[in-house]
Amino acid sequence: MKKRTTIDDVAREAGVSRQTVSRAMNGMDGISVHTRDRVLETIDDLGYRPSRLARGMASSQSQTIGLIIGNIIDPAQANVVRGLNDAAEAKNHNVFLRNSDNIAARELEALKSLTAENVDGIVITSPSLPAKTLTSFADQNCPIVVVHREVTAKHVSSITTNTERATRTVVEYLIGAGHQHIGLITRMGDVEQIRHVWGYKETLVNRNLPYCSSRIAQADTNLKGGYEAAYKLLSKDKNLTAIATYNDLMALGAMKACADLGRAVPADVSIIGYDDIEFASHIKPSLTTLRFQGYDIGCSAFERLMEMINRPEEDFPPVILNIELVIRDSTCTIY
Amino acid sequence: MKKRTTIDDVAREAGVSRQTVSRAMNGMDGISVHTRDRVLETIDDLGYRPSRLARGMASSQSQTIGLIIGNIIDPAQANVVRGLNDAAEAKNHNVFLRNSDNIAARELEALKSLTAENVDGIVITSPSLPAKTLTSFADQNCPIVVVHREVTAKHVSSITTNTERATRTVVEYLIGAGHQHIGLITRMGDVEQIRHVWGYKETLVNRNLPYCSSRIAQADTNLKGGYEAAYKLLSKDKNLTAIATYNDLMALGAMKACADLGRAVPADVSIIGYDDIEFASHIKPSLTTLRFQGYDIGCSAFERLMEMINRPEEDFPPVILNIELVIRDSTCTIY
DNA sequence: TTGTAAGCGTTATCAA
DNA sequence: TTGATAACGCTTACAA
Repeated sequence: MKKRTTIDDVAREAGVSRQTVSRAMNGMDGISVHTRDRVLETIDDLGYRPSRLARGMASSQSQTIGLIIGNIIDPAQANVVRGLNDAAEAKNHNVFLRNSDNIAARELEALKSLTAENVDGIVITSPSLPAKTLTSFADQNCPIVVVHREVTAKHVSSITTNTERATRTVVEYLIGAGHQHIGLITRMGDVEQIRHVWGYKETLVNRNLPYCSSRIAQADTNLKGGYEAAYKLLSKDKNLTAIATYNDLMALGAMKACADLGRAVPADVSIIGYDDIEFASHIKPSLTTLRFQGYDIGCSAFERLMEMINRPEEDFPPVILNIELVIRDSTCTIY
Repeated sequence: MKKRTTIDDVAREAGVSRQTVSRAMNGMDGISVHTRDRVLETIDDLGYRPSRLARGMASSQSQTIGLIIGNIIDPAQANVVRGLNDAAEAKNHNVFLRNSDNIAARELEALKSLTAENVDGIVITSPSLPAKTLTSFADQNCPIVVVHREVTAKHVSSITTNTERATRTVVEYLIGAGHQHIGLITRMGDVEQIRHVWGYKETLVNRNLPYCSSRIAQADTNLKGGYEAAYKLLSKDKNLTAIATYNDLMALGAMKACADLGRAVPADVSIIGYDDIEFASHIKPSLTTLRFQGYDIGCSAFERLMEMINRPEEDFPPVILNIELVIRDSTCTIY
C-alpha cells in the first residue's frame, strides 16, 4: 500500500514547477527541449501516472465516454464494444458500458446516469428511445453518436446502414432465386423495425408479389425470439420457402425451428440473417447474411464522437454504411 | 449547454452549508430529519447529481472498478460482463472494461492502465499472467478478484470452478457411455490448461485406458480454434469417438469440423463443451456441456470485490463453484 | 445539529 | 521559457 506518486513529486524530483511537468507530459509548447526531456525521464523513473480524476476536475473533460448497448451477449454488438474500446484505449480514453437489454426505460436510465457521471459524450446503439429524448440529452453539453439508426440533430450524429435498402437487397435476392412466399422475422416496434418491414413490403409490391402481414413475426432479437417466431410462421403458413430475419441470432434460432419442424435448410426453407457474426460461417449449413462490420463501426463511432467533442459547433452528416450480401449455404435457388 | 449544478448551488438554494447537503445526500447522521428532507427536496428540484470526479478526488475512492476480460465476443464471458455491470450499477459503481484477447502482455497493460486510473479494485477472468504479477498489483492498494483460476494471496481472491474435477466429470461421463478413444481440445499454455489436461489424463489412467498425448490439441479458445483442432485430431486418429473441449465455442467449432469431415455427431463422434452458452441449446444437435453461470459469477465477483475494498485486512477464501453436467444430444452411448 | 476550513491532483490563467 | 496561484466539486476533520 504505497502512496500515489503525484505531479508534485515529479516536480520536486526534477527541480521544476508543477506546471512545467504538466507542460512536458501533455506535449504543450513553451518549454525547452532540454527541460522536457529531463522531466519525462523523471516521470519514467518515478513510474508516475497522472490521475484521471484530478485531470477531469481541472479540465472539465473526463476523458471518459459512455456506451449504451442493447445486448452484449449478441456477438455482433460485442464486436462494437470491442472496436470502440480499442479505439478509446489508443486515445487514452475510458468507456463506461451500460447494457440496456433493449428496454427504452433502461436506455433512459443509462443516459441519465452517464450524463451525471460527467462523460464527455455517449455512443448508443439501436436506441428504442424517441429522437427527441436523445437530442434533449445531447443539448446538455453531451454529444451523442447513434449507431444503427438515423437521428439528425445538433450534437447528434449517426453511423448506420440503410435498413430499408438492406432489406430490399435481401428480398430481391430471394425473389431472384425463385422464392415467392417469403416470411419476415423482425424486432419489436421501433423506427428500425418499421424500416425493416417497409423494405420488405415495398420489394414484394414492386415485384407484384402478394404482401401479407401474417407472414411477419415480431420477436426479441435473440436466439429464442428467432426460434419462436420461425416456429409460428412455419406452422401456420406451409407455403413459405424463405425467411429473412432482423439479425443472425434470430436466423440461427429460425434454423433450429426448421430442424425441429422437420423442414430442411435450405432445401425446404431458405434462411437469411443480418450481421455476419462468426457463428454464421461456422454452422451447418452456413448462414447467408448481410455483413455488419461491428468492430470497425465501434472504432468509427469513437472517432466521430471525438470530433464532435472537439468541434462542438460543427454539424456532422450521418454516415451511411455500405451493405454486403454474403451468400452461403442457408439459401438456395428454387424453380 | 448549461452549467453544471453543484453542491454549492443546492446549499445556497436550501439555505444551508455545503456540508449539510453532503450529509443529507449521503445518508449520514448528525442532521435533523427536517433539514434532510428539505435538502433532498432541493436536490430533486434542481436536478442535482454529484460529480463522480470530485467525489473520487475528495474521498480517494473512485467508485469505479476495472474488468479485464479475455474475449468479449464469447457469450460466456459477455455474460460475466453483464452480471458484473448490473451488480455495479445497483451499487452506483462504474466499470472500466478492458479486452485482453487472452494475451498476457495486454492483460499487463490493462492492469497498469487501470491502476493508473485510480480504480478501487479489479476483476480479471482467466488471466494468463503469473500469480506473482497479479499479487504485485494487488499490493499496490488495489484488490483483485480472479475469476476462473485459483490464486490465493493478500488482497487477491478467486471465484472459480475446479477445472480438474470438472474435466474428470466429463471424461468419466464419456467413459461411462462406452467411449474408449477420447480426444481433448484445450487452450494454449496456462495454469488452467494444465489442470484441464491433468483431469483428462488422470481419469483415463484411473480407468486403465491408454493416455496418448497426440489426442490432445491446443488452440485458441474460439470457433476457429475448435474447428482446426478437431479437424486435425479427427484426421489423424480415426478411432476417436468422443472429444471434450475447453469451452462451447471450441465445441461448436469442432462440430463444424465433424460435419466437414463427414462424421456425424453424435453417431460417429460425441462432442462435449463447457459453459452452456445460449447457442448450446439452440443448435442441432444440441450440445452436451458443463454449465458455467456467467451472469451470477459476474455479480458475485463484484460483491466480493466490494467486501475486499471495505475490509482490506480480511482474508477471503476462494469460492469454488459447483459444476453441473447438462446432457443433450451431441453425446451418445456406444457399445 | 450545523458550519468552517483544508485538502484531493490536476489544468488554466496570469505574471515574471 | 518558467512559476505562482486560483479554480474544479466534493469529503473529511474539526470547531461552534
